[in-house]
Amino acid sequence: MNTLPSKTVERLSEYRRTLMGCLNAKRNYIYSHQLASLLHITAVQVRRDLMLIGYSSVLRKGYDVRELIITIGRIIDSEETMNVAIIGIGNLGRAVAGYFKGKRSKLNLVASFDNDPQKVNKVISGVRCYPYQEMEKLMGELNIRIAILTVPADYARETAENTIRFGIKGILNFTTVPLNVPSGIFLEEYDMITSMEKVAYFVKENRF
Amino acid sequence: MNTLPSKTVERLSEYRRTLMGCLNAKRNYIYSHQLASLLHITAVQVRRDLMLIGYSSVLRKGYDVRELIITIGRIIDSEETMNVAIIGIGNLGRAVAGYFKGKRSKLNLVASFDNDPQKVNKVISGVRCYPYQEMEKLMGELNIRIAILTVPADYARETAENTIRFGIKGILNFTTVPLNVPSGIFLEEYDMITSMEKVAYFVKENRF
DNA sequence: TAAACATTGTTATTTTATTAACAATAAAAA
DNA sequence: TTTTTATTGTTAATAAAATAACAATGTTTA
Repeated sequence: MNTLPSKTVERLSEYRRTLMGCLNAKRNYIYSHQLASLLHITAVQVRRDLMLIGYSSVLRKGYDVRELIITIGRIIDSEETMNVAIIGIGNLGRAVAGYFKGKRSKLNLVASFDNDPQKVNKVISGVRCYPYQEMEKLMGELNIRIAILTVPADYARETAENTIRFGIKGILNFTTVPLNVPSGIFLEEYDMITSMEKVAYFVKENRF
Repeated sequence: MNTLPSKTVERLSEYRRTLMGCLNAKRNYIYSHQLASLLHITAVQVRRDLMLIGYSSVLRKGYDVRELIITIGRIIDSEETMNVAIIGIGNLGRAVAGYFKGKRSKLNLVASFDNDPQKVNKVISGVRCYPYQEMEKLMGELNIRIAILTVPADYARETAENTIRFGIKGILNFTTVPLNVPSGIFLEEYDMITSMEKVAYFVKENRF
């Protein structure tokens, strides 16, 4: 299959989690408009996204929740588990680590890195923290493919470059420093300050 | 002026911070392509955004850094400071609070709310934590306009509704629970799990 | 001075994302 | 049985965002 639009991928992730909630609530079938309303989007959007992944409903009964979860997984997950490391295990790093707890998914948090002696070689938020010197060695040994960057701004550029040198294939950058990466490396950036200022702007304008 | 496109607002926030960096580095003028390359975007994008806010360069010398910072502020900031509260001061809440430290901006973090007795009535990450019961009173007294939602998923819906009842005008939702809000309230959502799964997908596909 | 150059502001084009429209289908109702 | 209804998958239309194209303008170079 062709690569999916970025926004569709994002929504698939959300569909899946919503559907898992449905399953817990013993709901086995769901209509497009129901799934849509749980996510506060439109039914067309849902149908179009599912069309793109080639999933078909049981006519007139809606989508088979269990089956759809599996289908989405086949599309967005990798075959083997994909290993992840958190770089910088401060407040933000620990918050991110928290999302991995008790989740059995293809995304596996296998290490964190930090140089704070208080943290090194301890298990923090469910994951062991290693010093930066061991990054090169461990990225290979543990087959780490994705780095989540939650270091202080001053270290962002340097650390990112290192993770790339050590073989990372994707970076999720939470620092406020814009990175650029060579082709072949996927970069996703999220800047909280921007989000806050954006909210402030639209609150001020109050027409949206 | 008309409301700016959402993406332009986001970039203006980034331009401003980048420009402040320039100022620290004693650079007083900057060309569109230089600003662009600091942010790893295109020069056209920069020029188009600045066109939208009606800013003009000093011909042939580039943009006046100091002046542009001020202009962007006039567009995206409110006249008076806008007060913000963090709802739920766990790891993520503290990380967010950290961004306000030492920043003199129109966005003012004035309170956090949590019910953990370990936290209540203490100053955490530079801001005082109040119990939820005082939310109604304090939202009014402190004139809080924006809520940053960093509570555990189970409390997301309920807390969001409360903040709205107590007069909030904008919500930045970091929980994984999709909210819907009445018109007149601006909602911005960010879902870390989605971002991680997105990175994983594009790493797997490795064509982007 | 005139020609070449660098840079901007803006309009036009392309791409991406969302929404609308609607035929197809089968379940339910008449 | 026939008609109505609810829902889907898909194509067509619209809207939003990004990129390209280019005239205008003053600076620098010849």
